[in-house]
Amino acid sequence: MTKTKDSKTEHIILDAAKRVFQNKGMDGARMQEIADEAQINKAMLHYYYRSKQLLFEAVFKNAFALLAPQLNSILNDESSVEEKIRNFTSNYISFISKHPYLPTFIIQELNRNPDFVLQMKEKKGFPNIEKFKKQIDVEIREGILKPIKAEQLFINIMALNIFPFVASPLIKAFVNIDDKAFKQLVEDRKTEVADFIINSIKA
Amino acid sequence: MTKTKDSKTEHIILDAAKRVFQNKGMDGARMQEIADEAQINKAMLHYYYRSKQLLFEAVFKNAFALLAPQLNSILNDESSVEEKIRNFTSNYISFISKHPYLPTFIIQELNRNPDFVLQMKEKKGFPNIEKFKKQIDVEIREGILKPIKAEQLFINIMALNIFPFVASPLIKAFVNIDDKAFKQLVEDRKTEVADFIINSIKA
DNA sequence: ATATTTGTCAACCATATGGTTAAACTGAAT
DNA sequence: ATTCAGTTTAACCATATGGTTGACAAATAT
Repeated sequence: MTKTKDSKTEHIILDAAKRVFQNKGMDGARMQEIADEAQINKAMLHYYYRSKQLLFEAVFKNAFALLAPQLNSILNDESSVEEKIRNFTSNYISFISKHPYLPTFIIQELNRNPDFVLQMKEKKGFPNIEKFKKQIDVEIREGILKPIKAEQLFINIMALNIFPFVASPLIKAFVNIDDKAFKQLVEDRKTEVADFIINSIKA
Repeated sequence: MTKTKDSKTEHIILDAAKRVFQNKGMDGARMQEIADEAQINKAMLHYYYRSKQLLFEAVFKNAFALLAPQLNSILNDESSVEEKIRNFTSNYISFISKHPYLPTFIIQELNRNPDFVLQMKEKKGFPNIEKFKKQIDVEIREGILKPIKAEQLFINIMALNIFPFVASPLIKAFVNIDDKAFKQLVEDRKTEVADFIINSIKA
C-alpha cells in the first residue's frame, strides 16, 4: 500500500457503472442512472472519474482484463490441443454464465470504437495466437490433428463458445425455448462443444 | 398502386437512417445526423416517420426481413443436411460480406430490447427450427449423421457463420491481421466452415 | 485546538436533442 | 388564375444530459 486510497465510494461507483454500462452500453447509459444505482450524488462520479468517457474506460478495461486470461488459457497453456479445448470450453462457459453481459458488452463497444482495441493490444497479457499456431502445426505434423489453419480453428473455438451468449435473444426465439431451457442448452454445451470441435479436427 | 405514395424522400430517409442506425445503434444515432446524411430537413424525418422510435423500427424490420430468408434456407429447404450446410455457409458469408453491419446491428438491438423479438416472432416467415429438427432425426436414424441435438447443431452453424462478423475487431486483434487478411480469412470460411461442421457430424 | 485537505451535496449551467409549428412552396386539378 | 393537398423549411420549444460550482462536513495533519 504505497498510496492506494481505494476509497469505498470509488469502488461503489465503479460497481454501479459496471452494471449500467454493461446493460445499456456507453451511448445508452446515463450518468444520473449510474449515480442512482450507486445511491450517491452525481457530482461524485465526476469527482472520482472526471468524465463519462473515463468512467466508461475504467469499466471497459476492467471487463477486458477479466476476459483476457480466459482466452490466454487456450492460447498459452502447456497441455495438448484436445485437453485445452475441453478445459477451455467447460471453464469459459462456467465463467460467462456468471457474467453473461461481458462478451456482448465488449464486442458491442469494440464495434462502436474499433480503435479502442489498439490501446488494449499494447498491454501485456493481451491474447496472442503465435504460440497456439506453433502447437497446432506440431500436432498436425505428428498426425494427431487433421490439417487446419490455427487461425480458423481459433475463430471456431471462440465462435462456438461465445456466440450463444452474444446472440441469446435471437437463439431463444429461433429455437423457441424459454430462459430455463436455454440455460440447460448452454450447460450441455460445456461438453457438446468440445466434442463437436474434437470430432472435427482429430485425425 | 392503390394508395402507395412511396415518395422518393421517404426512401431517401430510410436509406440514410439505415446507414446511421446500423453504424451507431439506436442510442448512438442522432436525428440530425440522419437528416444530414439524407441531405434533408430534420422535420422531414418526423413528417414521414413520426418519431425516432418508429424510424428505427422501420430500419430494424427492414434489416431483419433481409436476414430471415437466409436462415430459413437452412431450416426449410428440401436438400440433405450436408448440402444445406454447404450451401448456407457459402451463401450466408457472401451475403453478409455485402452487408457487414447487419448481424451486429440486429444482435445489438435485440440485446438492448429483448421484447422486440416477440413482435418479430408473430410475423410469417420467422425462422423456426421444427422442420430442421425432424430432418436431423431422420438422418441420424438413417445412419448418415452421428447423434446430435438439432438445437445444438443449429446454434453451431449460426455461431460459426455469424460470429466472425460480429466480433471482427476482436478477431483482427487476437489473430493479429489487417482488414485485407481478415477478408481473405472470411472468404476461406465459405468452404472451411462447412467442412468443419460436416467433418464433425458425419457418421 | 486549529488549519488543511478530502469527500459530499444541492443547485446550477450550457448545450444537445427529439420533437413541433406555422408559414411558404409545389404542382396538379378545377 | 385559383384552389388545395401534399411537401419542405427555418425557427422554436421543452427537456435531458454531461459537467461545474460553492458551500459545508468530516477526516487528517500541525
